[in-house]
Amino acid sequence: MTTRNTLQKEIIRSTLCSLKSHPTAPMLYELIHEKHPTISRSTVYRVLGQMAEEGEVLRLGVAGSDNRYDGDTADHSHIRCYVCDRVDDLPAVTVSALSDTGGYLVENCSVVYSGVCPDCRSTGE
Amino acid sequence: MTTRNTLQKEIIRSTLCSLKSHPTAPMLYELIHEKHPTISRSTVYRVLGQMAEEGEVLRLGVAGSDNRYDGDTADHSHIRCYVCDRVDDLPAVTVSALSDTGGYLVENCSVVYSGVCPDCRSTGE
DNA sequence: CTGGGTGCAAACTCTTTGCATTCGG
DNA sequence: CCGAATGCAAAGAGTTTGCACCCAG
Repeated sequence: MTTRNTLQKEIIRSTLCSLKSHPTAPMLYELIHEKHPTISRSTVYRVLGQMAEEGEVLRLGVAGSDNRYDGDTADHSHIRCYVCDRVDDLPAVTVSALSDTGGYLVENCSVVYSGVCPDCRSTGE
Repeated sequence: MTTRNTLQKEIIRSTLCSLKSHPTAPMLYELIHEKHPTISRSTVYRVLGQMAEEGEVLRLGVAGSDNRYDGDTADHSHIRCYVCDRVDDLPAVTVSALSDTGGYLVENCSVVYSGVCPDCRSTGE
């Protein structure tokens, strides 16, 4: 199966990469839909899934929140605010090698911190 | 507000803790519902949320999957199979301290590996 | 041309909520 | 008793899918 380059894919890709944040699929859909009302929800989901599959974007797994996408595939960590649910980038941290992988073929490692963001701290956590 | 000890809570707690796996809420509901058909879905969700809040169980955030719960609150990491979506335990790993927390008050850190589990490897990954 | 991609709407799954009822302390 | 907790059903999110039409290669 050969994949095609469509205008929709390009719009979704560039919208995600231009963001510094880590939107959920619905957030991204809203953003895209404002500028390009013709792009449908299903296309956004389909393209995101496709790009995540191909490693072009990251699908973040963050406790207590929905799937978020990150256009930056470089190695870095994430931190999520308990209060406002925001997700920010953190520099990559080093993780000690596993002594026992339980028979798994390890391909990836993600580190997610949780805490209270600067904004919520000042608003009296 | 004083919390009460109800039979339902006890059943949910013990069911989760007796499992070696890391079920999603629907999975756990199914298990519980088989043995105790009178326990409702909302109670399972409410009790899980409550226990997670109180730190009695862990709510795992794993990329590409729904919320999973872990009855073991000891410090350890997790690994998820890309293929069958299974989540297993791994020994705790050490993570280097953050040089820059971006102003966050860091309270927690979770490490999730991804890969292919033994079963799926033998079934021709 | 051809079949991969899209848009739309309907379907599904997971989760939360309102409300009357129950029962733990 | 009193009000936290439950069960039920209905509502809300987020996500997937079937299908006819469209357009990139």
